[in-house]
Amino acid sequence: MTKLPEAAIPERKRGEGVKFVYEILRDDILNLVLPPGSPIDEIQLSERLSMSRTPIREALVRLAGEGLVTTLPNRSTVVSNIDFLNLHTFFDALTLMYRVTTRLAAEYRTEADLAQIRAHQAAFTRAVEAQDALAMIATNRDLHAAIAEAGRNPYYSSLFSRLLDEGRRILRIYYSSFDDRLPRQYVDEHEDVIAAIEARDIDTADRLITQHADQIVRQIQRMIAEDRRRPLSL
Amino acid sequence: MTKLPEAAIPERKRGEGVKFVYEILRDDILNLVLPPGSPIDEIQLSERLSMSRTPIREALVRLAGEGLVTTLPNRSTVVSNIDFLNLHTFFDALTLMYRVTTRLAAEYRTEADLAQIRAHQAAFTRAVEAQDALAMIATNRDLHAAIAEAGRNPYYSSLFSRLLDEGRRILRIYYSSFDDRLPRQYVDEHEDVIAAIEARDIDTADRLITQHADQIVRQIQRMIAEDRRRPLSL
DNA sequence: TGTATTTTATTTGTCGACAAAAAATTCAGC
DNA sequence: GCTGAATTTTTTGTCGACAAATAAAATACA
Repeated sequence: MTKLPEAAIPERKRGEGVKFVYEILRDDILNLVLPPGSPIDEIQLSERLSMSRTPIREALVRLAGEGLVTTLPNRSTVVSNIDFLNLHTFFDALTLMYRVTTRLAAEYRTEADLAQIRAHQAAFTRAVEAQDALAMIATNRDLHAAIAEAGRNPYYSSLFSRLLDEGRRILRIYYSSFDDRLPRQYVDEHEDVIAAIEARDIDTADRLITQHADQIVRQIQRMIAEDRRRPLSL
Repeated sequence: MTKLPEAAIPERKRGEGVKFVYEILRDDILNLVLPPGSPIDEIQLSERLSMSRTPIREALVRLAGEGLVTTLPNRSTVVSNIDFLNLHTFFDALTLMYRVTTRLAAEYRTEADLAQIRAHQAAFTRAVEAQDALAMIATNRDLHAAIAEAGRNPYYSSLFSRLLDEGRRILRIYYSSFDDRLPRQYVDEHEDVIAAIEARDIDTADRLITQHADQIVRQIQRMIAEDRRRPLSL
């Protein structure tokens, strides 16, 4: 919040103001630079980014539509809370979308899709080797988003992206407790899934991604269970 | 577009401006009063609703987030096209969401949920008896949205609502070709599904709603096939 | 007459300002 | 010293205006 030294005010063209502030806020929210519950002050933002409140408000409307911020009428907008009490709905939807998008990817993937997917998997592998937890979270998200894109169903892709973003926030809370074993296992699991997608083997891809999804859900649940402070609804 | 006689300018409180214009535009889009491709003129709207462009733009950003309008940079916003070339992705997602939400409803429904669902089913029945195709489309949507609410998974509900809205636009195109047989059949199918939800019989509810969804998909496909002008991507 | 180029007009994206609400503060009364 | 009402301050929602960008019209030229 109080990082004035970043006086990097890149010359923005007309029409990119909303996108600019949208991406900054989105990144800050997903990386928990703005933790859940943080109030977002329009005036403060407009001063920091040296732009008027209008584009900032439009970016906030967009973020509200994606569920990342919550607008209280006539009161401040805040970063949306993570609903720990209803995490099972999140896990349920996440697992289903993992499966559906991967099945479709195995059915419809092109060579170009595979190249994209492999590039993201390579980035994920590098992040694991560098033990960079933040990069792991981000590249893992990008990999699965790329697989979803190969499935070519925008309805699924958009919901899945939203779920992956929410997962990014949740993982980010516990990223300190990553041990070294799990990420390397994920690399291998990814490789197997990608191989099945390449072979257009829908059922195998489904079976593997289901295991992968269950694995991730269990990991998050374990992280929450082991967490001393156990946030209730934050 | 050119309906000036509606000079009903209801006294709006501060903070309801965006909601007001959002709901008007949404209704007009879903009822095809604003057909796909229609340009949305901010100034014209601001004069018609006698408000400034700011709340109108925020409503447009919200609609763009839901995919109902498309904003061309530095050019006019238009009502989103219906992608007839990729309808299968729509049918796929629609069928899956029908199933998932109905299964969850059978699992988690409360008595209050059932009352809500029954009320919507009654409204749908009335619309069928009155042979009011527009009301059928709207009440059918509300019924399934209510079932989804009973499933208590906001991720599914929001995607399903979006799909039901898109279906409303598609059905609205062909509503003239409704024959009398299908709607009455839908009433009975709804009754059976509701009974299964009440009995908490997940598998039966799933089986019935799958049939119901397939039925609807086939009806839309038949309507499109029989349509002489066969819109390509409109 | 048809095409390319300049000029005009329309429309969007952004700005600064103002008034209504809410929150924070001050003050009065006990 | 504490509670509650009145006042001030802050923040939001909306407005009208202006400049960049685009579309439309007018003009020049072949």
